[in-house]
Amino acid sequence: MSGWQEIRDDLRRRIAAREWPPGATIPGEETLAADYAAARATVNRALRELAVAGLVERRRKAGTRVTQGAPRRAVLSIPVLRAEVEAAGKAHSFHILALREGVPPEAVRARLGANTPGRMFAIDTLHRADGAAFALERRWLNPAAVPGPMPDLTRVTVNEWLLSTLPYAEGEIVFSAEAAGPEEARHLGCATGAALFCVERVTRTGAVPVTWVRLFHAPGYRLASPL
Amino acid sequence: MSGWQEIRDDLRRRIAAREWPPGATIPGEETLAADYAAARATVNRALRELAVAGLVERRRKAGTRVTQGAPRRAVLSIPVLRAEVEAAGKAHSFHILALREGVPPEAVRARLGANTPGRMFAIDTLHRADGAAFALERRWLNPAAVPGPMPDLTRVTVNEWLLSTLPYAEGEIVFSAEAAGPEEARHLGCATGAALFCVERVTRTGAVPVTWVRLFHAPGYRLASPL
DNA sequence: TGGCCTATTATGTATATACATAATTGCCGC
DNA sequence: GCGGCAATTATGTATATACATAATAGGCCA
Repeated sequence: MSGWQEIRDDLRRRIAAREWPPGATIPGEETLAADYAAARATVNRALRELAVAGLVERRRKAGTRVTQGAPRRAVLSIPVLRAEVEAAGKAHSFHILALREGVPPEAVRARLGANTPGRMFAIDTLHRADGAAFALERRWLNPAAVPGPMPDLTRVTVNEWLLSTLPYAEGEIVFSAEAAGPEEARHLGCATGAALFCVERVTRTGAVPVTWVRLFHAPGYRLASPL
Repeated sequence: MSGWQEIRDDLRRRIAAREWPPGATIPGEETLAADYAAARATVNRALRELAVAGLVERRRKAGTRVTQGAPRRAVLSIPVLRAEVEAAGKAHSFHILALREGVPPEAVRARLGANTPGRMFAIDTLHRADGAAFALERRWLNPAAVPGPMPDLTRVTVNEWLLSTLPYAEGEIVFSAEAAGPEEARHLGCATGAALFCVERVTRTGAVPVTWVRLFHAPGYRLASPL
């Protein structure tokens, strides 16, 4: 047993077997390396993976301990809309419903943080898959955060433009279920109050807010991920 | 510039700057290591991270190439219900609504795959946060997949029991928005048709299906994650 | 031309070593 | 006992080297 995957799996097994109960500190890398007759770097790799998976927590000097009420982590693929639609074998098209400048509502300002400018662009876009409404995108964009001129937004989605010009934005993503309002219902072709899967993203580059966007997916949408 | 994070960031920047357009093969590890005056292992680490983030795809001999329609990946924490409720400073309690043996519906059988047994346990549980309905859990469980006797289910949730006995099941997780049916509405104290955030999990150990579970969260629930 | 085999090559992993860094522990002076 | 400084220690990272593995590319032979 020497590969880091084997070591990782064995450590998983031993943790599961309560050899080290939740909260307990497991042996140090040197010790484990000796036990498994492997190099410390190999054990390190195994432990690092377990830490990423949320099974253990590691702190310098304090050592590695089994997580208590382990929140499991899953790596979710957040597809780019166009790619997602095309992956389903359908044709992606989109249509700008509205583009205006204005003052973002307080809820949006709060989510974007302190440096939110007074005026931003509001852009509403309807995305279609083979002509059928797929998702309604409602976005507020900070023009000061984007260098260069705005491209032809009838050809490139705002998201794709941002990804290509500011690819390292940090931020947060929030998933929720929302009842369709009159606008959502009209554009997505569903009843008012229908359950819509909603993805909200907030992005910043450093302290500069870039964009706040909410995607309402048409009823029936599912976001799946291996666990 | 020698740390793997700096190298990773610089590679990200160069990819974003279209130095290597999507689909293009980027230089090999040896070359990059020379460029950055770093060891190959360091560059390897940087590239590995970019691959995990979905920005590049790597194949032996073929090299590393920039992903085409890059679906972004985010690591989501899927909290254990009890931990999630307690993290919000509330008291978690739960109540078994029903526990019976029966034949799972075809939809569930299909999701669990070929080896689904004819009869499984159906367990419905209501989770509360400070007494308020928090989530309704509807589960089908394969008793043959779990070693040992069933514990006292009034003290331990099924999920926690499974996590402790079979902690390394594989599976899939699906997020969606669902309209509350009469049962969901009754237990969660919302109107029929209300938009509920729904998490469905299917787990297997190898080819043996373990459990199918669907969690309907009370209205207003949000699942957030750093991006 | 077409199919198979092999050489080449880029990534994947393992190892020993060294130094960096964070955090705890414990000592010291007060 | 308490505050703060310093020693200790476990993890984090970097490096050179070596070998493993997968997959392409090219050559050989029918």
